[in-house]
Amino acid sequence: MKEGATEELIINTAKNIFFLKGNYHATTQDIADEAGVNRALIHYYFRSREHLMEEVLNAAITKMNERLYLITQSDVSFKEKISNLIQLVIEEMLKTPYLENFVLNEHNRLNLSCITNPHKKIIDNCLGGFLIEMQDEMQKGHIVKVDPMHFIINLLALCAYPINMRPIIQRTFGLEDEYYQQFIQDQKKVIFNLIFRETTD
Amino acid sequence: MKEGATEELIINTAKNIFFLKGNYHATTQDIADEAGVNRALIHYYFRSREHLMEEVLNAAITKMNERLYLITQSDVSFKEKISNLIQLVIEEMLKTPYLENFVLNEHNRLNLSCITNPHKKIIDNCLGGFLIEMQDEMQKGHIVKVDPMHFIINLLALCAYPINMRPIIQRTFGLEDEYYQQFIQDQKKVIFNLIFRETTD
Amino acid sequence: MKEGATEELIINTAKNIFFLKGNYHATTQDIADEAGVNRALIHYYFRSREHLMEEVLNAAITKMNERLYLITQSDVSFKEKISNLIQLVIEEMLKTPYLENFVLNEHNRLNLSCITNPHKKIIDNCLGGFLIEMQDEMQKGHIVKVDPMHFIINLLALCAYPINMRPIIQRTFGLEDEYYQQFIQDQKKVIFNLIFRETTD
Amino acid sequence: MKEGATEELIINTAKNIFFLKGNYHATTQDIADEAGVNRALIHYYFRSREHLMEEVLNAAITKMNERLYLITQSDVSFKEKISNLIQLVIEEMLKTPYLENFVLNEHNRLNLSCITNPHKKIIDNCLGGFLIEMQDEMQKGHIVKVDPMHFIINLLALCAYPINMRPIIQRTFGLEDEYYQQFIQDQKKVIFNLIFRETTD
DNA sequence: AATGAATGAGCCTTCATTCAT
DNA sequence: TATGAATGAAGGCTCATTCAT
Repeated sequence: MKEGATEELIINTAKNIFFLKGNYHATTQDIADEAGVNRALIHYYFRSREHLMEEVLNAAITKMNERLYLITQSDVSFKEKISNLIQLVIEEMLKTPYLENFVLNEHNRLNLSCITNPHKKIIDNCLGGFLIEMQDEMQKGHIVKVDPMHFIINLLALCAYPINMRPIIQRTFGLEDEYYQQFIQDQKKVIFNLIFRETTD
Repeated sequence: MKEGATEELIINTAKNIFFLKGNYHATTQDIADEAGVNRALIHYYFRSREHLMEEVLNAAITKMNERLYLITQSDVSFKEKISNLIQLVIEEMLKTPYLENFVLNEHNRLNLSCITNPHKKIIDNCLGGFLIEMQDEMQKGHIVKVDPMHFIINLLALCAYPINMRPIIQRTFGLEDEYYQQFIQDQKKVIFNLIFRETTD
Repeated sequence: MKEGATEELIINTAKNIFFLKGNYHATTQDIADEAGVNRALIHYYFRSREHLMEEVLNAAITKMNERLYLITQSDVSFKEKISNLIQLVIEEMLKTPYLENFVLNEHNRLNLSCITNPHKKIIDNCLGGFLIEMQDEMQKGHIVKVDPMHFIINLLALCAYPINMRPIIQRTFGLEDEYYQQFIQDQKKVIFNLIFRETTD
Repeated sequence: MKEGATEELIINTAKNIFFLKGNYHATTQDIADEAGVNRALIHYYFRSREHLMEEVLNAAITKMNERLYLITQSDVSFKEKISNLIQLVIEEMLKTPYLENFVLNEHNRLNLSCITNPHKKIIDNCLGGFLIEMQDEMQKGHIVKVDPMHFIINLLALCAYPINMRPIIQRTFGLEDEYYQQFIQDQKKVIFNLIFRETTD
């Protein structure tokens, strides 16, 4: 195989299993089978299941942080930033609906120290400017006056929760797939309106 | 031991491990050790690990549904109901911070059909009256006009997400425990204000 | 319960399970269930499963030996003795078709030394007179001249084998239950004729 | 190791334990130890203990059936066939003295349906011609007139019973190993004579 | 780079047995 | 005498991991 192609194949297969299918209990055999390679190859490239998991986990964390980064650093108006963020976060999460939960589970399972966190600095950097923008918007009365941290976390909550908890929510309220897909699309506008107080009446 | 005390002890220990500590990978030995009993006793009372898990899971689902039920059926004003719901959900979740996620994981792992759901009817019943109240409030302009399902799910999202994702959020934004505890307490008012548009300026 | 009644009940149940049903893998729970008593009672009366098994085994061995004893010691003609022996052995074995095999299995499994064998003397005693009778019959040409040990063992073989191996034989040759029951009844006369050369032509 | 050698080693070891030693309670560890391999390897090749047992059992059944097949299909006189059958069955059984009993036990333990029986057809085929030969011999007065099924089963009984029940017989009658070995050898001629009425006087 | 074979550790489960009542 | 509760030992099985090729 091409240089690195197999390694790539394995990790992508793993991501698929964990982020898209949510099969958190996948064994090395499961991953190897789905990748169409020999089980021992996983150890050849990644030394151990744990190492592979770490790489997958870090990729997941990076992905989560990138979303925030890309949005906040973009050169558009605040409203547009928020709008983009909602759009991007929701669409990305729909592509990997089990990603956030996977990160949470692994984060909880692992000794936290083993997670490399080069991301924190990035977050800190990009957050700074964003907080200033936010306070500005509050001053102008465009958004509800609130602690910026609440603002950001609640924004994420409104985007992420319906996707993370989708199986539970659908089951609890008896909602069909088709309905729920539309629900999530509608949610984009609902979030925006809730934040910017643009009522439709 | 007292009648049924040991069985109770085991299942409470299990709930503690899964809901409070979030140790989803606990073995029967882990549970037995923490309960201070012999491992075989778990099988004596619950036949298999899976049976125990089912009981724990059903207890969790019941707990989640009860929250909604208790609130919506109470005989107080709508505003008060929402206020109580926020208060109750957050406080309850703080007591068992890994419960929702546990349910999600199990729900995903299991063949969904094996989960008894006698709760759906309850939900449906209590939801009916609540939806009417909600529409009434929207008419009066007390809350943002929105599809009631969005209203409820977003309400839950704002309560639950910061607690479910707490480890990730704290780590991502570099927040200390003390700060975050206060954050969650503040969140109660933030949610209320966001919903009822009561700005503090 | 009456003195000794429960103990009797347990051992009879065990015999039933091992001799009649051939469930050699029966657990103490199986035996207790079938006897309708608590499992711990088995240990109360028999100390251990092994002790119970020993008692059952010795009862089985006794039963096997008694057959020979009763016949050979009876005060009838040789021909009649043989006829009675065939009749008795086959009928007794039909009542407990798994007994001989049970003895064989246990004999093989156990350290042989633990089997009390007060029976040997009995056998030796009763065999003596029988051997003399046998030689007498051979002299007279009533039966095929043959080493007496061959005569006895072959006699038993012809009676026991079709019952011991019944499941295998029926399956191998595709024989129905009804047919085989008749087969065993017919076998009585076949054995007799084979030994006493009384052909039917 | 050579292609398939280890798998062969394991199953041969198992056969040895079950057919030759009669250790029906052998654990996977026992088998692995005797084969000099790791216990997990048994599951690697046979998936479960039950699967291994099935293969062993089927091998045993095949072996039993082959004996009959080889003899009855051979192109020699009827007398020779019987002589060969006695010789072959006894010598084969001496090599694996616990085989028949193992089959019986497993047959009894298992749900019979799970035993593949492709042998039945073979038996039926080879039996047909043999039955005709037998009736011919009876007409000629060479053998006792009797239902052919009795003839065959009794023939097997006389060969197999002394070997199957050997431990019990030796113990019951107090026979030494050396004596019994000779007894079995003598039995070959005794059987032949009994069937063909060739008395030695 | 890739793979089949082999292994050790650990987990679930069963079962005979003991104990307290 | 009888029983429910509790335990230790052992067995089957899975899985990540290593090794030889």
